[in-house]
Amino acid sequence: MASTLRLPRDFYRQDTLTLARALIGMHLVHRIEGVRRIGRIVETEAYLGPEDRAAHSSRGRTARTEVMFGPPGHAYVYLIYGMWHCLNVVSGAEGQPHAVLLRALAPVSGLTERASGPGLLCRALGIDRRANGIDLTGATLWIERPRAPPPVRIGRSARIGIDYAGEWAARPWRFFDRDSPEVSGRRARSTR
DNA sequence: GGCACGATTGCT
DNA sequence: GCAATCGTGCCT
Repeated sequence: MASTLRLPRDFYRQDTLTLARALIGMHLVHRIEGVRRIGRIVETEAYLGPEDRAAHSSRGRTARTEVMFGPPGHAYVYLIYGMWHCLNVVSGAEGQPHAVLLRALAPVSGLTERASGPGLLCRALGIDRRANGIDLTGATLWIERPRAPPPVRIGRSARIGIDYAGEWAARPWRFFDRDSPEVSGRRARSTR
């Protein structure tokens, strides 16, 4: 039953901005030793490398970004500031290094810590670099559509923490649930 | 081999 | 405003 809800590979082949928006409201699930930790995705950001200067893949293929260049529907996890992990969903066709950063979750079940912000999200779900490259259509880490998804009011804004990216920094490629208190930052929840 | 810095967070 | 903390990418 639950498996029928799991997002299939084709879902991740969608246009990346469409995907980033569509992921709002979906459930992220991490199974650790048989126990599921589940959160509702309330904030995402799209990274459209290699053109997008804010994307890690804008500097070309490297050991770290290798996963981004692979097929969609895999996890790209990296360490930031020496202490936090960030989880991305690889999107775009193979060879097109796009990804969607998952920035915040509202608790659904099995969570004992806040998951508001990309670093906290990974800590709350128990995700670290060992999850890099995991196939999201597998049985360890995946995203599923809730059985009765409530309507969602989607907001958009510029992405956070990428002021160095020049003109790309202004692109409204951050998506969030306007009614969720779990959305990270004190940033204005611009409508649209 | 060395070094500057980051898709963050929380405390001062 | 800034420290914490370390892998990565780029330079010497």
